[in-house]
Amino acid sequence: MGKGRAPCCDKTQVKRGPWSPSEDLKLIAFIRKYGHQNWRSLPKQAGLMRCGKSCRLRWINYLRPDVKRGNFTPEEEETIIRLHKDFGNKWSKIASCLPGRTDNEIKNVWNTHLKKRLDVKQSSNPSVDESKPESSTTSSSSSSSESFFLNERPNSSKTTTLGNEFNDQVSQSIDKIEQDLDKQVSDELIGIIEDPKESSISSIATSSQNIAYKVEQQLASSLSYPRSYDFDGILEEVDKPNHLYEIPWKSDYDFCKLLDDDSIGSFQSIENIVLGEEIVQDVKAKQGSHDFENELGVVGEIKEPKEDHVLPKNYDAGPEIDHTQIFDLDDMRILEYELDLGYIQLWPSWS
DNA sequence: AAAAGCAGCAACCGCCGACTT
DNA sequence: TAAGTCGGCGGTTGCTGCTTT
Repeated sequence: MGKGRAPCCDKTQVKRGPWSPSEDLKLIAFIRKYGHQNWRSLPKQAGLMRCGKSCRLRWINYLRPDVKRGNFTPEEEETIIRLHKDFGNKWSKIASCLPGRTDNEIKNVWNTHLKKRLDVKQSSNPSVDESKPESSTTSSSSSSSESFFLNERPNSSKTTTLGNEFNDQVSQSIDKIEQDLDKQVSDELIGIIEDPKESSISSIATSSQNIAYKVEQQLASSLSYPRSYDFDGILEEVDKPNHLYEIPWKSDYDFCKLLDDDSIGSFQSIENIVLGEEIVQDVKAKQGSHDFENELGVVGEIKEPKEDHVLPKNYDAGPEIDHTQIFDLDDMRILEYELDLGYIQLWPSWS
């Protein structure tokens, strides 16, 4: 087989299959705070046992706030059919003409609905206008794990049952995870710096998971779901200690390099070191442009996408960054944001 | 009520091109 | 210029829930 391309990750070391609410929370919390400069290293830094590609896919297709969920309108279907005539299976190109829709979603709709519909029409009446869609019955709603964020507020009773209290609690839970992770990571790092031989990065991951577990237990106990939500089961699935990512101390070059760096003596935030330069770059970029806030809809008004412009698949990294500056995390902290979770949709196990 | 078949869709896989070293 | 890395893309798979028998 020759050299070939190295796999993007060790398949035996990563979790696969549907994403759990716990993982979604971690990914959202991490990206909300640090952005996603490097997908490959993101899961490790976020404490997720997932392939970077998997994280990217999950974020782009389901978790990012500008993803539009729900049924395709007849107009959207008509657009897809028309564009497919022009572009063929260039799903990303088609998606760029449908704000909020992802290539994966469009691909699925085409394969499951539109293609068949056109086949039927063509076989029954070859002269019929192909571009005229039938009444929209297609749905992009998930059958397994639901989107965490929805642009359209569903008016289903199960959502309104929980109301603002639910939203507040979920938002608070995410904040709590972030705060606890910050504190725990800082404590661990101080321990590592003081006595490197006795610690390892993996211990941080362990601690992070323990914290996330506790926080989610709080979430589970504090929320009054219509029916009990099996947090234990989900966490057991996600946070199996036996499957912890074991990161060899010497293998994390960036981390060691940072520790060796002179800046260690004057660092202003432990998080700088843990997360590495790439994260700092991203955060500063986001800070400078406010794109991140807009992207996540946490500060101010959300910019409406232009008619012919879809939010980019690859987010703008923002302006040039002066890497020589010492990063101060406090500068970028989102002040008193209020994540509007009114459009939150429940996972099936919650409903 | 149970089994089989089907439909929908989330997620994975592997290739490709751009970029970096 | 070659080799390596990474993000992005499109094809495909397999799980889940619904419908039919």
